[in-house]
Amino acid sequence: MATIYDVARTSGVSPKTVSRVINGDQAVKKATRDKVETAISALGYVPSTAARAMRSNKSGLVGLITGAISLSPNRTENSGLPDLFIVQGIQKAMEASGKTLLIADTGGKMDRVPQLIRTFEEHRVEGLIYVADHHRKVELPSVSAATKLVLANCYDDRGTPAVLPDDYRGQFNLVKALIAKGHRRIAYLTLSPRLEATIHRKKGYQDALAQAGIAQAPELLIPADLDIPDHDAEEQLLWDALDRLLSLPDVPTAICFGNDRMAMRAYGILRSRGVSLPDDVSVAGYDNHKMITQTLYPTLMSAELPYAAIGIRATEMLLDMINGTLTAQTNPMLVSGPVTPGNSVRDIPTSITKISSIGRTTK
Amino acid sequence: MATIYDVARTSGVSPKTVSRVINGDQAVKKATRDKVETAISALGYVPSTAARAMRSNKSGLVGLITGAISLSPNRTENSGLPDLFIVQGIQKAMEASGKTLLIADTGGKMDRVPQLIRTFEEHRVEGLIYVADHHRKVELPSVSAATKLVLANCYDDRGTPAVLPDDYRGQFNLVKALIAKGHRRIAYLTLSPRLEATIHRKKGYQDALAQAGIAQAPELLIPADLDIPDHDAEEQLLWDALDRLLSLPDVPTAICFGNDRMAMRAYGILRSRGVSLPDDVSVAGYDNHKMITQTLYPTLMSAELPYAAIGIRATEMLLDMINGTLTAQTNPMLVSGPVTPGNSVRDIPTSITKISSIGRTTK
DNA sequence: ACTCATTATGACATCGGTGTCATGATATCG
DNA sequence: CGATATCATGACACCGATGTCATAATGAGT
Repeated sequence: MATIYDVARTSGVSPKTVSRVINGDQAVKKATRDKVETAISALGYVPSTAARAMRSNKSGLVGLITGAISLSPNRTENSGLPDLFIVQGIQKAMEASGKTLLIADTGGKMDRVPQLIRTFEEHRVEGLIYVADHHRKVELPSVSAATKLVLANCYDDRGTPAVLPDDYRGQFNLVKALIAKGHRRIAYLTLSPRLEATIHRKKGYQDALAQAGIAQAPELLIPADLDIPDHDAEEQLLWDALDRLLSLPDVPTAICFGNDRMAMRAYGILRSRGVSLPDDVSVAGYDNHKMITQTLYPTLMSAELPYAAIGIRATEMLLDMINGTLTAQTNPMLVSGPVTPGNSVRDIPTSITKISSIGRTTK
Repeated sequence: MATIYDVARTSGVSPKTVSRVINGDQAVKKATRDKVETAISALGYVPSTAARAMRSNKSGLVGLITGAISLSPNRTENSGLPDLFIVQGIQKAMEASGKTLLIADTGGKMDRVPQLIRTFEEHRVEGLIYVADHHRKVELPSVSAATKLVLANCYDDRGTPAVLPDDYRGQFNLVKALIAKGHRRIAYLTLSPRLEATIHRKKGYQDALAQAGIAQAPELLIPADLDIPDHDAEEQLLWDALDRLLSLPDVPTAICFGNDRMAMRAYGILRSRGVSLPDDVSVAGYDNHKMITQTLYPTLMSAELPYAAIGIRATEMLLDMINGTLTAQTNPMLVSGPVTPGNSVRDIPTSITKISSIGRTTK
């Protein structure tokens, strides 16, 4: 592989002048520049990042640790939104920065992380993003203080900068949207109550009801999923929870589910019991996993879990930390997504809207 | 970040001795080694790959160009097996080699490839793997002769080493398996005839029939998919093709489809016409996209498209090229996968098996 | 104790760029 | 035309690790 010295020799100038040409530095006489550029393309010269990194003490590398590559498509069937979307957001945001992204995949084994971090340190990455597959707390081995670290979709108790989905606002806005459509008796079949997401979303659900002056109904709030994959148990839990709701004297008009996949399974169960969607009961999911929300009939109302945005924000934050341009902000940073509409929720005319509909055409 | 000089100073030895300790070189007195190791952990010293790469003229890096990261989950709904599986195979195989994998994503834009290759050359990658999303011919910008290149799931006309799925054998074995189950009238609804895969699989289908002494029936071989995504047109094509088969005076007992997704769509169409699977007609797919084959009822018989294996073979080939241990072999290398069983194909007792069943219990 | 063979360690140069400073070549102006 | 400012270029050192060679420390054998 040709070096800057080869180019210098071929074009009859000093290496430093070649360096000036490739970097567009200072003034170089046109004739000289041409000679050098000719030599560069003749030799197919490409500068070495290793040498540059040594001299400048800057690698231009950013590390990414994830399990999304090795686990993603396999798990699509039995989990939430693929964390690969976060990786996509990171890639996209990093592209513009000129840094090179070094991706390391854990293969799902957390104990491989120290090894991966070590490799990153050997490459002198300027920063590091750790991506978790769902909103949770993590405990990462410490990285050298010089290496900036940002957590995406997770956080720790050491105050490491983190970017998280705003589960509270997501569920809050979703329930608020249901209330706006006239629903007042709204059930919520949650994911495992041990999940961070569930804790925050539950609060969002409760606050949205409270804000609308709707009393809490404990019988409408049921955990109906596990945090470990067990197809049969999941199916039973969901069936049981739906059965309890449908057996109530006052059946809810709308049911929120922990995620889109749960809602999808519920479609099947509800239909097998002769419940018509959305006429008999309205349904909402969470995640806005388009493969589900847009494929189901009727299309599923949901709340966007903004994975791409989380990746982008995490990248921006990291780049700011690297450039020293980070403006003070609260940690963790919460990213919220919109409520995504769907035909799985029907409008319930309330007395007020009924009155107003006398004078106007209801849309 | 601490350097080898810092460690040397702290432990009172020369940098060269520190180098010996971290590399386990030659003999170093136990006492010295201990001093050095203490200093290393005290300082949190990690050797710099950049410096090593410069000195040794070996980067330890391998590049990977793909569109799988940015496009994968989005497209799962409307295409074949995700090429991310190839990336997974590559990652797994590369891990063991000690090389670091540099992943570059095209974002689906081929015109970004030269830029990515340039970045890889700046990093002095020792080799490069290009992964295509489906079996096809590609035209890559030339890389410097020193950089080894392997094509995965694609090939060119310059004799670049390539690893491809053995579409011929896959379809051949699948049809052979159908024949072994007693089918003799076997239809094949192919993907777009413009695809490489279709060309080879068609030949496999024809040869398997010929080998069993079954005459070709042109009316049973119908292209029924497009190579551009168009949901409505695809649906119409498939419906029409199935309609033609079912209207024949001699309806086929088994239908092979271009891939599992086509077969899945066919399940719906066939059932809507009152055709029972597999009693009225047997069905086979291609790809063994487990999310489909194992989820459908009845489970779908298929032929494995060995993406992970293609990734592994491509990696092995590249590493051999890098180490100079490549044994001569035909190019492209074809990787074949097994027929994967499913309940979508029924056994048809032939006269011969009928006779044999008199004396034995049929399994 | 003294040679000779190991063993243990260090000095130095090198890999490929680029910052610093110096110097040579042009241009500008009185 | 000569002095000075500006432009163009090069010499040299350095970033961090390590191969080469030299030298110092240790041990073995007589």
